[in-house]
Amino acid sequence: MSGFPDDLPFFGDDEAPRATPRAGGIAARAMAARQAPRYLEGLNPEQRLAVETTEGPVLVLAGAGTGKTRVLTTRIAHILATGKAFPSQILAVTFTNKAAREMKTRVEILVGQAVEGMPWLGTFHSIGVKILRRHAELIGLSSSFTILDTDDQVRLMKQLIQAEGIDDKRWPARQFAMMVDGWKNKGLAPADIPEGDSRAFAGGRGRALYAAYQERLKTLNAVDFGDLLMHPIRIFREYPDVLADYHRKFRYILVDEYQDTNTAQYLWLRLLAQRPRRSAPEGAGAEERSAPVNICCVGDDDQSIYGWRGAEVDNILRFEKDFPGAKVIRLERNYRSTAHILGAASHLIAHNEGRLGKTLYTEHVDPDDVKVKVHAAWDSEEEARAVGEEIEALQAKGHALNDMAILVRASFQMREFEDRFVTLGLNYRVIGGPRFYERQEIRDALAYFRVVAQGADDLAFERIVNVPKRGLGEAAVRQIHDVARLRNTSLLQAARDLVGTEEMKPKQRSALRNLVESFERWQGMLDRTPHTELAELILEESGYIDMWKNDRSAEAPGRLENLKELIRSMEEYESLRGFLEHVALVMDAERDEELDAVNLMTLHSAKGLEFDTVFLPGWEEGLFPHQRSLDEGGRAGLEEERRLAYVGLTRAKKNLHIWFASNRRIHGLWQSTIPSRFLDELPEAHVEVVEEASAYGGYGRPLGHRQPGRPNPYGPSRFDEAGDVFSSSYATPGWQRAQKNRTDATARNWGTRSGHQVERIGYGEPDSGYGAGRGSVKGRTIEGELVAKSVSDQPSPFKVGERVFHLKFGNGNIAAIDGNKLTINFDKAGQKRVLDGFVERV
DNA sequence: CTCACATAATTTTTT
DNA sequence: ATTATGTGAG
Repeated sequence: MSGFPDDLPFFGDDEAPRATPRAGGIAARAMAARQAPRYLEGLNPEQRLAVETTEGPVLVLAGAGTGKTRVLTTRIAHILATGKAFPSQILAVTFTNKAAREMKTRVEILVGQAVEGMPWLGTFHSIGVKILRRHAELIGLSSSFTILDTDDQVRLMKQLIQAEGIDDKRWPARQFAMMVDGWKNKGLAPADIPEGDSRAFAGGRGRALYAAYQERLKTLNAVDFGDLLMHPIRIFREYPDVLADYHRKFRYILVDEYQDTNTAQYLWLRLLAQRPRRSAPEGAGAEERSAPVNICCVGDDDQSIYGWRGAEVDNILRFEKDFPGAKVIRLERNYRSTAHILGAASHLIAHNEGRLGKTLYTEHVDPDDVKVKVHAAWDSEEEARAVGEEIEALQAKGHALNDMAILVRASFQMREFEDRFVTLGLNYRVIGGPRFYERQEIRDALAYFRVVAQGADDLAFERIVNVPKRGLGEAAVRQIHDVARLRNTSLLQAARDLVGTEEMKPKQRSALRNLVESFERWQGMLDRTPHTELAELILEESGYIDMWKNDRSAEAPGRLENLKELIRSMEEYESLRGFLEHVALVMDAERDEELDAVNLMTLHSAKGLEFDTVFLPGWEEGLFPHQRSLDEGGRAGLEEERRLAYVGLTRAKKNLHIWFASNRRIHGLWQSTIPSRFLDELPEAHVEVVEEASAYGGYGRPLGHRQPGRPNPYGPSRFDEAGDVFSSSYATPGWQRAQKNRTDATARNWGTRSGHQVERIGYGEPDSGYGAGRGSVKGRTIEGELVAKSVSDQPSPFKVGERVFHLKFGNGNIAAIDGNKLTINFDKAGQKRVLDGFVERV
């Protein structure tokens, strides 16, 4: 429940006054063309209807691959071309910058240069910033407010929690940040927090802390991401004249991915979409509104996969209730996938109950189309190997690696594939993960810039006072803090004051003076030095560059490279301030299309993408659907997982391979697994179960060893048979072989091989080993297998099945041997992996 | 202040 | 198992 009463009616019969675009504009030109405009050509009837139904509320239910973006962009083009509105009178919101950029580009192509400014096309957040900058004073901010990211947010909260004398170990700031995010997603201000929610943190102090946090943000002249929605909502509510301005302004509202909107976004949209009834009696409450709403929401309830971060599928399911008289247009003709893939996806998603219901179809049927293939692997390592082989086979047949993707449920699954690809020397790229600007070195550099551009940015100042190390530790920072609080100034100002006194130890005082003077110098240069030059200078003079140059760790060169990249990217902006404005909201890496590489990403980050061949590994109970979704979300959680599966399936254009492994290591422990229930939800007619006959595959495996203690709780499965081939006790030769092969592969990765390229898109952990920088390409050499031998060929003094005693875990039976590591089923402690040195024969 | 050790957590991600 | 984070001693 999103908590909105259904008593805010929307009437679609009240026409808004309409401006007439000036002669000579796009409209005039379009009219001159007289014929059905070219941009409408090639649309199917439903798409065309969605484009041309410009008046009143419209919900476009666009199934996967049905041309959603095309409809959206053509609709904008149509509104412009027919002169219904100027570019600046259209509000078009998306969730990601990427989507916004794509939309902008495509509209420009459709309409020609004339779109110069679609100033109100952007993400919820970027539009929120724009609105907030205009009216910041109304809620006690100055329009130069800074935008805090999650990291700043958590640090700030931690300070507050500690200041309140709350044990921040028992009540971690991270957890509180998540709660506050959740509240803001729901559009709740501190005063709206229900008692129960408040009690959920620090023994009932949740609400008070939230209020304190908001207060603190205000004094810092800062906002967090959630505020970018919350503040405009508050302004709209409290200042009807401001809201009326926007009502007059926005003639058409378009929303992309409507199924992903959370309650706050819904509220925000609703405020903008509802207009005061012209005949409304004087003194009618704010609730007494009605409207002609030219709002068009595009989405797909079956692709709602962000419930866990506050998205309300309900928003899309309730659209017709929210907007009476709304036209609902279904786009069901799919232009992407084969009939088999669509059949599989449709059949699967039909198992969900809470959906509006669509049936995808295609008119393109090719006799060469292949069925969806389901494969079983012994363990996750074999799964990775087999997928690798398939990819190499496809590559040999002339398929581009760029057209293939592996979509995993959880990011830890990526590791095994990466290992495998490195071994094979196969190019791959990882999409998703931490962003470029979330990296330590980038954030440090930005903190310097922020202090220079805005001396009052205390959080930024605090971040870098002692980076690089200047001998200004906790005690010194506390001192600066105290002075700042006492005189009610910024930390930088307090530091400046403190330097003039005797209060600090000489060593620290001179270090601080040096820093303060540097900042003054840089600030003085701000307006008369090109910003990229200044940026470089700051990083040089502060000693920040040297800090990394002197760092001999493996990631240091990558970090320096990233800093260079940062400076380079600043060139696109006019000034330091302009750059900082954008950097908080926009900064994602573009994927390098030049490099032919396999795409590796989570199912979530795959939404909106498509590939000829898609591999979906890890279809096992507990992983997919994920246990935690099941535990926390119940049936709704399961349905969201199913939608995630649907998203995965519908990414494929031609070939789709689904895998499950009978054994997988979870938290360092090997566990046998059960095939995902989703496999049983696929239709026989479109699916083919592949009997593996690969080198390490089915041959020679003992048959029919069902795990006695683990019956399939979801009833008999058609894949039980296939699973049986592989499921057996750990004492089998197959298990040991798998173990051995696993260590071999790991050992091989110690080397590197040149000529193998890895691209990481927005995936920054510089210490993750492969490729340090953003989109950086780093070679690896694989020197040889000899390393491998020495590890796994060491004979163990133990044998599988032997009974042993362990000091901590007690008695148990050896289940498997892997070099000097033993997997033992302990009578009391369950299955553990231990070194053979720690056990003795009973 | 820094280094070494211990401890806890470990789905998904945008802005 | 792995990793990040935090604490305690030097």
